[in-house]
Amino acid sequence: MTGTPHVDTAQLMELLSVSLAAYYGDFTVAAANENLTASQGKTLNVLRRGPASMSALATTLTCDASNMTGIVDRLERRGLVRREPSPSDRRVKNVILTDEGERVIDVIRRKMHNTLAGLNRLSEQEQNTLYALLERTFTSQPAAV
Amino acid sequence: MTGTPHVDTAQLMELLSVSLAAYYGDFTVAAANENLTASQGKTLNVLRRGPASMSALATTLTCDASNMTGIVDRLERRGLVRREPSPSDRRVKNVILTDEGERVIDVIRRKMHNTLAGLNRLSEQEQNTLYALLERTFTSQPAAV
DNA sequence: TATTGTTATACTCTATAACTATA
DNA sequence: TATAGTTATAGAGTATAACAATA
Repeated sequence: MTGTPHVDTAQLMELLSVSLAAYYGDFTVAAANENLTASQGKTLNVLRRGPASMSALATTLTCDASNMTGIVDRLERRGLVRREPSPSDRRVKNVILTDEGERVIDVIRRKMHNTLAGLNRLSEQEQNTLYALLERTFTSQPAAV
Repeated sequence: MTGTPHVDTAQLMELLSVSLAAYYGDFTVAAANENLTASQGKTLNVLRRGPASMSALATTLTCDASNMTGIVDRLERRGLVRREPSPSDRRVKNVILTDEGERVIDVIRRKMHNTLAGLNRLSEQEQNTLYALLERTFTSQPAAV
């Protein structure tokens, strides 16, 4: 490091773009190792937090509701999720992670954890700093830490 | 802010995931506004730096070479890029951004610049810090700043 | 022999529109 | 009327395998 580094927004954009590609690529590979597409992996990841209706899944994954039918169909065919009729609204189907689905997404998340080896090169204080900066950059409503 | 925040790697992973998803979503929308898919937008963005062969493009976009044929076909049909035979290797075709292609990718990049409004809330020093941390996290060979 | 780019094929993702069964 | 989920459809991305032209 020689003197004070100067970073303009364009450089930061470039690095964010590269970081995104690296992170997304790692996730895609981790999912592919379990014979899943990235969309299928994302769906399982969302369902880790609990059951969700088809339309809620579509909203979270920012895709049209009609897409979820096929994605959930394939996950269900592999026994990773199951559909269950909502007790309160007979139009709604809730999607639930099966034990096998839970096992598979845990494997993917464990790999992602390992893949982000760079995080281990950051001290705890640096991790706190990175978290705070990303939060201010990308989160409109700051969450409690 | 109450006391010292504590962030574990899992939380940091989550925030990185959300932040990069936001960035990727913004890029996809910006590209869609120009009637381009994300892959087409990424291709134009790569070509900003200069001509590239089909195989070099495939490597940079981490997809199979056979995919590039279709992507470049559609960009060429819209007059955003053109293929040119390499003077040194008759097997190679170099892909070059047209003036119109340059105009379109500039529009997209300008929108991304505006969209990253959160960056304006960071001081110059904070932007430098964010850059350095992302670089250490995602780049194996640190580039000079 | 190896590499570059293309074609053919099959699967997945994606949005739009139309449909049904509920609400 | 509006909403939840599905189906049909068409366009795009993706990997694999096979091919012609060139190195």
